Parts: sequence; structure tokens; C-alpha cells
Amino acid sequence: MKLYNSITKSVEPFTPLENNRVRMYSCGPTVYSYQHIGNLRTYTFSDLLKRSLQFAGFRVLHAMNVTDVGHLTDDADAGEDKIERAARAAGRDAWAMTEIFKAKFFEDCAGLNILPPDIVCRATDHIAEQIAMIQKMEDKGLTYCNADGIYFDTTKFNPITDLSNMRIQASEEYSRVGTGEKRSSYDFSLWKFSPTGAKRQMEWESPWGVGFPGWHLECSAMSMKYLGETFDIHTGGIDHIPVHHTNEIIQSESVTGKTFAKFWVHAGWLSFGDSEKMSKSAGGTLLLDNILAHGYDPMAFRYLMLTAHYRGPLKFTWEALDGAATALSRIRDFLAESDLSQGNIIESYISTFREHILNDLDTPKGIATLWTLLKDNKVKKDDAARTIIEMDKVLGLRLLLHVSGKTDLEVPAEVLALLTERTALKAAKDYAGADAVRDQITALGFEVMDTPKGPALKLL
RNA sequence: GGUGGCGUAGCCAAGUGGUAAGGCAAUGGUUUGCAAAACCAUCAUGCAUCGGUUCAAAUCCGAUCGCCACCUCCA
Repeated sequence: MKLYNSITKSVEPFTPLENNRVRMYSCGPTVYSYQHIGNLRTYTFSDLLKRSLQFAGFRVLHAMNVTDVGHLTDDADAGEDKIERAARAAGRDAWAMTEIFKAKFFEDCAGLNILPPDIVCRATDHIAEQIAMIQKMEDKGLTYCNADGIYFDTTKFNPITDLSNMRIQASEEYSRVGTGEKRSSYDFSLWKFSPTGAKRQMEWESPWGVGFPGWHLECSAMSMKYLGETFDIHTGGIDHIPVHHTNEIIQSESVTGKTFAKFWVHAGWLSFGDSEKMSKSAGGTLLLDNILAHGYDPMAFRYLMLTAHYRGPLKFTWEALDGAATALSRIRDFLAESDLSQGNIIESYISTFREHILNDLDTPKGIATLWTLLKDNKVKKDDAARTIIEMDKVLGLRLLLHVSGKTDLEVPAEVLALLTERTALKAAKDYAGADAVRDQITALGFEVMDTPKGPALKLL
């Protein structure tokens, strides 16, 4: 299997550190709000990666964090904790609020057929581990304390893993970010003191004073706790490269003296083809719920995401989603007419498909292979269907639900009666009457299709 | 100003040196009472623009234009 590694900025052969087992960590959501469809693209990507690793024959141990404290509104450490701010603005309890958004996040993931991670860990459940990490850094003389909290002194340590080609070069004259309490703009917060005179909803005792952990720390502490000091793959959104992941590496490697993660794999941005802006602050977010409310199947959105390469940008437009929905529906119709039990996996097609997927998760080519197979007249339909279902282990489009025998429609008696009536009217050549009845059936949510075998119904 | 990236048909999108994948839409046809669905066929001498390198360029180089992201909240 080959994967793009942000460290080397190239596609490299991937082999696990330990035999057949892959240990993978994904930066999860910050649960101060809903996750929009751009966020969900990143999690769909990590799911695709996990499924592809499994398809390649690896066993995957997958951990994901839930950030429920400490993620500031400003990566330069000068902002406010997003959780606290959102909770205060809504007049809610921060603890209850994060639980709600966390639950909603996993509900959306389930909707998109994103497999649950083996381990889900919350920052607030790992305060002790984070404090212990800071102490190790302090023992090595890599930290300093100021009025704001404990900071990592980036001038005192050079990490083994070099992500610095992506390091933000702060331009003195242009940057609107001051160093604040920091000695260097590259330094980052490990522990923030609670503001004097104000009690935070979330705060803990520490050897340095009451406060809360810096955002980057949780990922280091939890990933190493569950996956070891060096593990195989770390994933996240492409925006995490310059600050969050760079800092994770620095602090982790400063503590262990070992390479933190071997592969860093990042998902590209979802953007909007129209002028609609997608940002949380602009309030222009689009949620999975919005897509569902428009009547789309979540699998149509997943299909759309798979037609683009995970690293590149993807323009979301309703027109593109329409196209994806239609394409998916045609695949489903094809499967519904097939008998899986009579089908065998076609080796030539599945190996081409596998080749594409194992080459840095090339789902666009994988899907193109699926269509070539679907339209190949030389292939027995049942065999094609069986092979497509095999492909779906990676694609995760829940195609098995649409194979014949699995989608028995529950047609109301009323609709069946109308269908019988229409057939009779047709036989009597009363076409106006037959069309009127067809309209009634349509109004009840079913489409009438006249096939060579007689009339058939499809759920609209 | 710095950094990363992008510009391929009406839409989405593959394609990093060898002559433009795939899907949607559209058009024509088969079928149908008519539709729909299905099936067949057609659909970029062209890859933002202009130069250059090469036997060969969407792919490499230079310039120009436009767009996006990060450096200020984002995955």
C-alpha cells in the first residue's frame, strides 16, 4: 500500500511498525458546536483510510479524540476557549453542552457510515496524563512560566519529524498576531491559568496553578497513551499542519526522544462552488442535517466525496450532489435486479480496484472501475453485483442494503389498489384515467414504472 | 507581505512528459398509449492566457490573469 506522507510531501510505501497491525490516530472534533459537512469530509477520509487498510489485510487500531476543553479561538494562544465561550453565550453548562455536540457528531458519522473508532477519548478525561507530560518537559528545561501559563520554549528543542516546511512564517510587519506573553511566536501553550477573579466552568488543579490544558497537548497525551510513543498514522484536516500538528510533534518528541508518528495524512478542503461561504464564524455552515432536509440520502453525499481524491479540494454544489444521488441510485437499481447468491467476485475487476485504492486511496479511479464493470456486457450481472458489493467494503456506501431481497418495499394496500386500477384502465385504453391514477400514486410517494414484465413500483 | 494550493466540457472530477478516466446534465435512437425508468449512441483537436524546453506538454520552465486557504475562527 502506498500513502502520501505530509512529512516528505510524497507518496511512500506504507508498512506498519508492528507486523500486520496499524495504529492510527485521528484528530477529532472540538465539540463546541455542530460539525459541518466540511468537518465531516475529514472524518469520511479517515474512515476511507481505515477501510482501505483493512481491505489491504491490515488490522487497524483506531483512536480519535474529542476536544472538550482548551481549544482556543485563536491558534496563537491569545484567544478564548471555544467551549467556555459557546457555553457562556448559550447560557449552558459546558459539560452538558459538550456531551450533546459529541453525541450529535457521532450520530452524523453513523449517518455517513463512518465506522466508530476503537477508542474515543476526551481531553477532560486525561488531565492527569497531560499534566504528567508537562512535567516531563519541565524536567528537561523546555518550558517557561509567565502570567498566562506554562509555555513550550521552541528555541530549545528541534523535533525529529520535520513538518516545518509548512510552519507559518510570521511576517513581522504583516502579522496581526502579537506574541503576547510568549517569548517567541512559535512557542505554544501547555497549561493556561484560569483568569484571575473569574471561575471557569472547566478548570483543574495543577502544580503550577488552577487552569486548563493547552489544545495541542491532549492529542499527544492521548495518542501516546493508547497507541504508544511511536505509532503508524496520524490524520487530520490539512489546516492542522502548520500549528496543531507541528506542535504535537514538538512536544511529543521532546518527551520521548522518539519519532512521534510515521505517516501524517491530511484531508483536503471542502469548498463551495457558488459564492456561499463556509465558515463557522460567518454562520454560513451547512450541516448534514441540511442535506437530509433537502431530501438527499447521506450516502449521496458520501458518494460525492469519494468521486474526488481525498487530498484535493472538493467544490460542493447542489448540482454536484444531485449528480451523485442519481449515480448512486443507478448503482442501487442495478444491484436490486441481481442475485448475490448466484454471483462470484470477478478477480480481474477487483484487483484493478484494489490497485487503485492501495495507491493512495484513489477512489475516483476505483469508482470509474466500478462503472466499467457495471456496464460490461460480457460480465454476468450477478457476478458484477457480487464484485461491486466487495468494492463497497472500501467505499462504504451501504450498497448491501440495496441488493434484491433486502429492499422489499412495504407498499400500502391503497397504492396497490390504485396500481391494479391503473392497469385495468390501461387495458381498457382509458389513458386519461390511467394517467390520473398514476398521479395519485405519485402523490403517495411511489413511482410507477412499466417494465416488460409489467408495472413495478419504486419509492420516490 | 509570507506560506500552501488551485484554474480540465453546462456541473462535479481523474489525469505530473506519449496524444484528455468516470459520473451528472444535454442531444439522438430503441422501448412505451404517453411519460418515467432502462438500454444503445453522440458529447473537450481541447486542459485560464502568452511565451519557452522537447520528437512529443494539461503535465516541465518563465511571465501574466483569476481563485481559495492559512498567517486572524474553521477539518
